[in-house]
Amino acid sequence: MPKIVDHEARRRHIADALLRIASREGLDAVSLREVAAEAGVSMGMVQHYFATKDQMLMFAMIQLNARIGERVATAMDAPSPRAFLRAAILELLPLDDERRSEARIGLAFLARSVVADEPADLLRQALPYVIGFYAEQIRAAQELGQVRADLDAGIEAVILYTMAQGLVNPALIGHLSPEEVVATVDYHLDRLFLTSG
Amino acid sequence: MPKIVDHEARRRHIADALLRIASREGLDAVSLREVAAEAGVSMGMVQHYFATKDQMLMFAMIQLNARIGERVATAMDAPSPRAFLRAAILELLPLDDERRSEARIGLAFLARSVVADEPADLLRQALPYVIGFYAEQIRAAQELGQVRADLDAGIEAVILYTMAQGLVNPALIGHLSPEEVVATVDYHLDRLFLTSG
DNA sequence: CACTTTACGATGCGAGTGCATTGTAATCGC
DNA sequence: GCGATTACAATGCACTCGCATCGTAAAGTG
Repeated sequence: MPKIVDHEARRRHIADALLRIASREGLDAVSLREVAAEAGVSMGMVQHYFATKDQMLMFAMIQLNARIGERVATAMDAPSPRAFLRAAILELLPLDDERRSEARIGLAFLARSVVADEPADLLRQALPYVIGFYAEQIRAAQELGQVRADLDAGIEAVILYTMAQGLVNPALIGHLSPEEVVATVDYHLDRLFLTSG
Repeated sequence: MPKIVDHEARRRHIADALLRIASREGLDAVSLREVAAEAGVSMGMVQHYFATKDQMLMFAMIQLNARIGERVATAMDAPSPRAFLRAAILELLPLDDERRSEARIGLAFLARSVVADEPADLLRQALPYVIGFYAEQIRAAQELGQVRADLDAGIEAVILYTMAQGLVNPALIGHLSPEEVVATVDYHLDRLFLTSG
């Protein structure tokens, strides 16, 4: 079996091209030919590595998810639950070009998950994970006396997540500036956390 | 000029068909032929009333917006700012089949607004209006002593809106039940309003 | 050196797309 | 009633799409 090439590396290369197109022109503009052109390869090669377009899409989305997940994981050594939550949320918001790009794709994927099963499954799997992390941090803060004990950590985590998701579009279309987005997040955290000190 | 037909009624009829398709299969599945078939008319007729597909899409979105706006307006005679806000927000969330349908389309439109100019313009125009309404209600509640005076009504309004938008997808893919969605909204309103009583 | 498997590149196909064009009833002002 | 305009219906066109097929060069294994 000839295996001169790195299979996974090729797949990532193609998926990267796909993500670039999706970011620029939306998920609708993603076609086998466009992806091949963007990746600088032939269309036959794209087909060689992905049996169907949907598989290619899902692979790219999982890769994007992983990329964001890694960045959030980097923020996990934050000095306090509040700092971690702040960092984790801001990581998802379109505050610079890279995150703008990711947020565009994420939003398109979110919309797609409403009519297609596979993206919906992926989201249904990822959501408890993300929101659960938030809830854990809030509970940790409660034990540290930094969040009122009578608040519901689970629901606060949901609100945190939904607020972040809801901020994406207004930020992307320019209704909220990056500064306003950050200010909104900080305002909300101020209301959630006790201003100790 | 022969005018045996009601021009606007025909346009609404076609737009309704478009919205049904968009709700069932997503915005991508909307084509001139599909819309014509769904509306029970010829493709030539669709073209007669809409010069381009984009115009048809925008018309349908504006119509959807107006439909939701009317329902929210009905809720405006609520007895208190809190009751109004609650009603206005729940009106946007996918709690029954009709609103599920609307939320699906709205989400697709939201994603489209990130890569297309016209939808983005529409949203940029509508957002200050909606959020402004929320802010007004919160300020009214502050004057009534139902919301702490030191809270920022403008930011609270943004958070209210973003939370609602962020709830749409988790609700649509079934990660949150309608009951959990309502509970989350009520929880947030509980935190925003003073439990005077 | 065969023989198989991998890794493509090239091409083609049927379906579907938005839109333009054409034809034709019907209905108005005159 | 006659020309002009409206309201469609039907068809065609150029294009794009995902995917299948075919051919082939390279690299391993025996």
